[in-house]
Amino acid sequence: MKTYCREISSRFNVSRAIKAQYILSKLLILEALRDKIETITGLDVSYVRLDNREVGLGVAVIVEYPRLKVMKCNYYIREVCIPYIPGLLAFREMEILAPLLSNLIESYNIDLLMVDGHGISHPRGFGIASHIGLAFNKSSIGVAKSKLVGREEFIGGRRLLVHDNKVIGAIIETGKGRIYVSPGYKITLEDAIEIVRATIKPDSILPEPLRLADSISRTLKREVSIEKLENPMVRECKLSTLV
DNA sequence: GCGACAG
DNA sequence: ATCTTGTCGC
Repeated sequence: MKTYCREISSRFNVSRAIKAQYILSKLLILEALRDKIETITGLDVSYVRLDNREVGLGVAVIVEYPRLKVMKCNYYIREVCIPYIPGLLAFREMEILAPLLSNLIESYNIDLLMVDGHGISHPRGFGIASHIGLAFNKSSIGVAKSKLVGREEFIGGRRLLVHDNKVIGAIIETGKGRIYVSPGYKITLEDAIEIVRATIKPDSILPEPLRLADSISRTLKREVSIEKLENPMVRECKLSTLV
């Protein structure tokens, strides 16, 4: 399958993708969580070059909440066809994350998704966390390591991200640095902040579900081969000394 | 025209 | 995100 990307990349249209985000953002629901959260699923994608192809390695880690114990870990390897364009990250990473999540939802109860990237703190209010949450009808939180849009304001002793006269996210600072938290779908900023805070271990900068997904995806890059690339399928992480 | 710009 | 040398700090 050397020509896998030819049709996909030629069909991708930037202006149409942007229009889609405007339309889809109107479908977002940002309400308080209805049920108690028992698991959080962290999603992250890392990349590696192989055979002159750009390969994405996505990891989904289901973590018990609030115990933060790993319940399940799956990964998926696939060539990525869409380039990274600021504001359109979701179209690139969904090539990897959609198959991964579809498979996981079949056998596990997914209460909440934690995604590496922004939720509504996005130029069109529709970052990757919102995109995935809406697509799979799951509550989701966006956690980014750097800012995409908005200005920082100090309100009530908290660092908030404001854009178009609206609070779109918050900045959480730890001893090691800062992260940008924003609601993705079916959650409020307040709940998102509370959950992210509750999942950051003392010396970490990232909440556990994402720290694990990030670490595991980096480690698993060593396992990427032509064999696995030519046979895309959801695989189980062998979490021995992986974390 | 210039700066900003998730991963 | 990844590439990539030296350098700073614990």
